[in-house]
Amino acid sequence: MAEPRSNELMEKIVSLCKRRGFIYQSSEIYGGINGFWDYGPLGAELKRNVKDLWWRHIVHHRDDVAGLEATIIMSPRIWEASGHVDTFSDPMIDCKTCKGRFRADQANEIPCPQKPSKMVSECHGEKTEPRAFNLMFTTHVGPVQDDSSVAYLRPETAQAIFAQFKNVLETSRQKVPFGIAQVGKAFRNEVTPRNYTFRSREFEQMELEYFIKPDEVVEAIQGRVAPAGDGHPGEPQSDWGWQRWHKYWVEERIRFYESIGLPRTTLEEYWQTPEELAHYARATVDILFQFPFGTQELEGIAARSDFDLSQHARCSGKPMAVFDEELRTAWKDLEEPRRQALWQRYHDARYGYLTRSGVDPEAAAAMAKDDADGLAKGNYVPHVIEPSAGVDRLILALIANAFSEVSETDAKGKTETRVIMRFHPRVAPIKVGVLPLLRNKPELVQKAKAVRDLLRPHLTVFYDDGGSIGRRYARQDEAGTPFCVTVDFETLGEKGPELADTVTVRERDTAAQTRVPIAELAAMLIAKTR
RNA sequence: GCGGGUGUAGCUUAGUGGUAAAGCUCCAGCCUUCCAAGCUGGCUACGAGGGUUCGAUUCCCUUCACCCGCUCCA
Repeated sequence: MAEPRSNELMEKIVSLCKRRGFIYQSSEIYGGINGFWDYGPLGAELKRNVKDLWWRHIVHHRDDVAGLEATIIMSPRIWEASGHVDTFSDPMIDCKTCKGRFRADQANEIPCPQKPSKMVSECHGEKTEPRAFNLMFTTHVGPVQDDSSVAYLRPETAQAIFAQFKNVLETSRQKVPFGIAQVGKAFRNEVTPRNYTFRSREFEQMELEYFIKPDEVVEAIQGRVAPAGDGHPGEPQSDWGWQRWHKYWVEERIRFYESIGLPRTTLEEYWQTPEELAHYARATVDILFQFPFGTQELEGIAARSDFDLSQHARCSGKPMAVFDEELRTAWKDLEEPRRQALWQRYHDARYGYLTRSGVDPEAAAAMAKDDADGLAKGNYVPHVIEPSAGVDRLILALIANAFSEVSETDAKGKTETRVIMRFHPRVAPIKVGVLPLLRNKPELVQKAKAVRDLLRPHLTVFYDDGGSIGRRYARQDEAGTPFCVTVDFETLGEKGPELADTVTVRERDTAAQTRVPIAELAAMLIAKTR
């Protein structure tokens, strides 16, 4: 009966989320639906804040990133090009004897768990037929539901960015290096949704595709490529190669998480080993958070080379190369040996990609030569760094991190445990609770409502006059509201003119109270919650 | 999809083959009430479907959801 501690903590979090209106089970009145969750009033505010902060941080506060909002359903050919139609459909077999589940294509390589001397394919366990398992949700476009009308709900937002790369490039007046950002829903028909909202079938992503020059191009223009270096590399420089850009985005993303209240000590950086990397990835760093159920991924930052743009160029027949005047000029001035060396490196990379993609070697050699010859004309296919974050996972991380319990024993010796959600003020669903000390005194109520109206244009406020003042503070603590403003009799001038039109500002984390003139309230609270 | 566990108000729990109990929360009211005070009143539940039975929340079957393992990577 005794559950692990982490499980108890998760149960408390789940219970609080429902009780206070952060997260509900989807379709609950019909018994729920596995892998789908709804955000209640507080959860919706929290999520908006997080997405807004990400957008401001990634798009508005920079000159080099443009936004995009693409459709969820796109041409199914996008998912053929991206590889999702093939790689998202692993045939699986189950063994009824040992209860194991295996990928059918690996049955010859995986030892049987019960009889390791034999492979799964040759052991005596009773196995099911291989079942195709595509993680993409399918639907049909148009009234006819046949093979020709099949479409998919996007399993990631990234592909739309690649598909619209040329349009954004032409209309945003950006030049490489630059990024395209998108926030939106994605859908995966997961085998096993698990860990509350952590692995959901419908979820939201915040993705940036940051396009950079291939190292050969950087070297041709700058004469060198800066090494990856340690720590945050600072302001972007034109001699950065992919490794430094990758490092830069890892550090930027960690800074972002710290800025919204996830302490560095709760985060881990995991550099995938060469064996773990996808074949097109040069490096991938996972940013992990210590969830109560284990340390799990919040975001992956992948250096994906020019794989995605190349795939779409190949599958759509539309060129994805960009023109760069600087490259054309610089190429002319290169010493011949270096020009030859860069040509060769670029050629070999292209040839490698093409042959891995199934292009026959002869054709690949010709195409790679064309591509490398393009350098002299200033043409190249950009590489990309992809910081890809899960919104819902981040919400869960923020909730888990904010959750804290405080036990207090009152004068009568009664001990009770209260929950305080210690959200960073920037993400807190409600910034300020406005409370009249007493509900049954019209003067207090009227004054408190005036304060509410004063703050409302600037901050998310919540007016509450129900129950005792202590109860209302406690309610706001559970909602994670960082500040409460209380209007009392001093505010009305009953204790002398010097306290008239001042209110009590009470801090969530310390319960400390400060007397503040109403005239200074908005500026002070805006400063503290920004 | 396979195996194990769980399912009673918003939350946490009690209970029975014969009309379901409590605490907290929530709502309304009283009270110059600053950290879930007190008093009065109120709403709300046996996850869903089927079967056995005179009668099922309780017994049986199915299903759904959640938790723990096998898979996954936002």
